Amino acid sequence: MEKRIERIKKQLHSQSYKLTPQREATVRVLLEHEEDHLSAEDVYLLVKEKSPEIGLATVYRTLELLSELKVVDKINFGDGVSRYDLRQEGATHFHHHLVCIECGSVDEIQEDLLGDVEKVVEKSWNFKIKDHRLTFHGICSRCQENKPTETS
Amino acid sequence: MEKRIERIKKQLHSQSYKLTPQREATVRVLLEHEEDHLSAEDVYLLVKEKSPEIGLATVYRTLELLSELKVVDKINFGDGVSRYDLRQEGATHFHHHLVCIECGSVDEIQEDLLGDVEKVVEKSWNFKIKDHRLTFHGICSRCQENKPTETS
DNA sequence: GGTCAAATTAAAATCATTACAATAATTAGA
DNA sequence: TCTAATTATTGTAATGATTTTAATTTGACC
Repeated sequence: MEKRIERIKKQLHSQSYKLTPQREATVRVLLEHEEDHLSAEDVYLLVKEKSPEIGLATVYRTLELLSELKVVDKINFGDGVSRYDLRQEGATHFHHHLVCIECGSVDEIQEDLLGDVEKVVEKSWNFKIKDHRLTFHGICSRCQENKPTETS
Repeated sequence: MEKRIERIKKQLHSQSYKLTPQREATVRVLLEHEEDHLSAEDVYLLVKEKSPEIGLATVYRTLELLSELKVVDKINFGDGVSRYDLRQEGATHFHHHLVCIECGSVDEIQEDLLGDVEKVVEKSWNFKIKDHRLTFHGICSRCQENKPTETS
């Protein structure tokens, strides 16, 4: 964990930003909740537990900054809020998501899956792909088990 | 066009909703701007030209309703607004988008592209896919032409 | 024509996010 | 070290999108 913070610090410095205490606290929360998909408000509340003096605006700005540096990805699942997701170190592409329409859970797919599709798109549409967002909506394995019969 | 309205009307009736004049005006605007990706506000302004007495809240409710009936798809490209996109009639899957990070244009891909990927996901993650969202961010062909040299 | 539920309206409320202005911390040079 | 200049932070106000409310209208059905 410290190693990753150290690397993020370097990344900030390389763009002449500083890892201030507030920013560090925010990054720590993200690292501790790597599995989740926190909204800005979620992050704010968690950071506040350790650093009660932080302001919501600072969290927003920090997340925005981390987003620009590609440390986190900003995603939107269609509920009204933006969520922030730590990027795997060294990941070249943004991972995908499985959103369950029953229970609302969000799982991640780290595998690429889109390599071939991207080649087709770049060639057929002459479109230079920089990033992508792929989300599947459906029923997760857990909900399928809980509801074997659909008859009302 | 009248045919499609007629079919949408039937679809509404089958769920015991009515195609009120306001709803019809809204659907007409969507049909006339099938290529675009209008926000609720955009739709509102366009409907207002023909039916000046309509309210913004009604447009929101109508779009929400059409979204539930799968007549339109609600999408979100990361700017602060939801956009509404008419579904191709008979389309089984949601089409994909190419968002240009230079000029902001949005092009559509009607081709499926994800058939194989979905099979893999359903099998490997035991996830029952109902819908998907796939958006590529990058440089569209038009912007690539306008900016052949990147050196500042 | 009367009744009832659904739909619409305008206005107000809500929610996420951003802008602002004042304050505090940090840095670079004298 | 001291001072000016820069950068970051804070709380709050403002903004903008969307939703709710409460009152009114519409339209199908008897």
